[in-house]
Amino acid sequence: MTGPRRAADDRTAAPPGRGRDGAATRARITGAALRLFAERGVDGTSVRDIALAAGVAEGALYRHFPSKEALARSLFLEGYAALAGDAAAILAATRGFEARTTALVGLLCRLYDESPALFAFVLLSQHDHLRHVDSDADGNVVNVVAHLVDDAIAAGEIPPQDATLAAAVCLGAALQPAVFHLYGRLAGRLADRAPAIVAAVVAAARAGGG
Amino acid sequence: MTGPRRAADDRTAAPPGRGRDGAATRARITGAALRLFAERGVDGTSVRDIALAAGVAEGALYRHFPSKEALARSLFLEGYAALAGDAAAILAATRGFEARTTALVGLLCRLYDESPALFAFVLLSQHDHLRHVDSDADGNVVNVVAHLVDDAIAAGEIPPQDATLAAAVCLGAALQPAVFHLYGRLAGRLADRAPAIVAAVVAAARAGGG
DNA sequence: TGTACATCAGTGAACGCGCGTTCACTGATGTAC
DNA sequence: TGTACATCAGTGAACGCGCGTTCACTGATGTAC
Repeated sequence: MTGPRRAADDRTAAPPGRGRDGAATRARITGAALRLFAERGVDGTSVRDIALAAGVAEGALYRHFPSKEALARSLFLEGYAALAGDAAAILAATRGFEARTTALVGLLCRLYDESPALFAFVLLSQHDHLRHVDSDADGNVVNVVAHLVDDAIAAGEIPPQDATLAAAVCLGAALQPAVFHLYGRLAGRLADRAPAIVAAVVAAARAGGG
Repeated sequence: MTGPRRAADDRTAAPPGRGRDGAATRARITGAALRLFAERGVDGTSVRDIALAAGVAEGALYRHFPSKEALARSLFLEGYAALAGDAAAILAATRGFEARTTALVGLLCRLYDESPALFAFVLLSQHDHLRHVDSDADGNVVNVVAHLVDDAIAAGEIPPQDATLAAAVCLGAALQPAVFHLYGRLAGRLADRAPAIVAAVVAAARAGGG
């Protein structure tokens, strides 16, 4: 989860000894690509579109990424790994189902408010890229939520129930408001909705399937 | 919502007076397309792929649909309109938040169990096609759920709360188990999970954001 | 400091592949008589 | 029933467009001395 971020930071932090520093161009490319990918999807966005929006020539993209797909995967992992890493860190640092849920939902809302485009892109392209994410580790967001529910059941904070189903319900309840916001059905900062979302998620888990 | 279904049925029910009956070929094309679209997405599926999987020549597709995109839109509307129409019918025929939620979640699970491929395709491609659906009418699933929550608040069955946010939470809680099933995280018939999902949705709505 | 050189980010025309679509054709089926 | 014809579902080679990618080149910047 630190891999992609470190690679990106290397480019930013360590300008090469020769030639021009490409960090600014790289940032223009990733910024334009992220916005276009979120709006139209990866397949609906051409390299020409990205270059035009970033104000660079088409070839410039290939100085920073081996291919368009690699650019998309890099953007996805940047967003997904940030979310998964922070979520796993919350589980490690926090105890108690309600406190953990509050922290996790708060994280989700904050990431969304910070960059709706990145959130939208990760949300919409997860189906394409998720096969490249280790599906067993805590680097997978679903496993973090399943872990959260498992612990809560073991601690007797919520009734015994199918942990995977409960994880699905909780994750869906937490994510769908972001989707509604993307579609303009909800306005304002999502973080302001966090307490209401937390209450709903906690109540759903406490219902325990019966 | 009856439009696309009627059009499809016309082809099936009324063989033309001349030439061969194309209903079987049309069914092979839509069946193959649906499976491939659900697996790889519309952009990830070529007309050659569809023709090969359906066992027909590429040109045959254009006897039944004006373009690949029209085929995709037709499949989407077939699934989406069926869901939206049935959901609106449930609201019209049922009273009470819990009874309605039970019927709606049951419908969702049944449609999923009947054709996971159609469900997956509609779920994954809603972002592309939803702009072609009337966003104000009951033909939109989101509006049906918002309607459900509005009525429940007005009847005092659930606490006063932001109806749109509650609709998002309920919809997410009901849909995400299907996503988990598509990814192999949940097994067996989704309909068997319906009671647990209903309990979670009702509890979330009763929490009422506080 | 000034000059020659090396590096490499960025350019943009060009390439070739795969795609959606077309169209002249085939042949199976129904109609007319 | 048998024959000539009309219709049209289905064929598959061909077309041309747009795409991702390449590559010879430019010129800005840093290094060597």
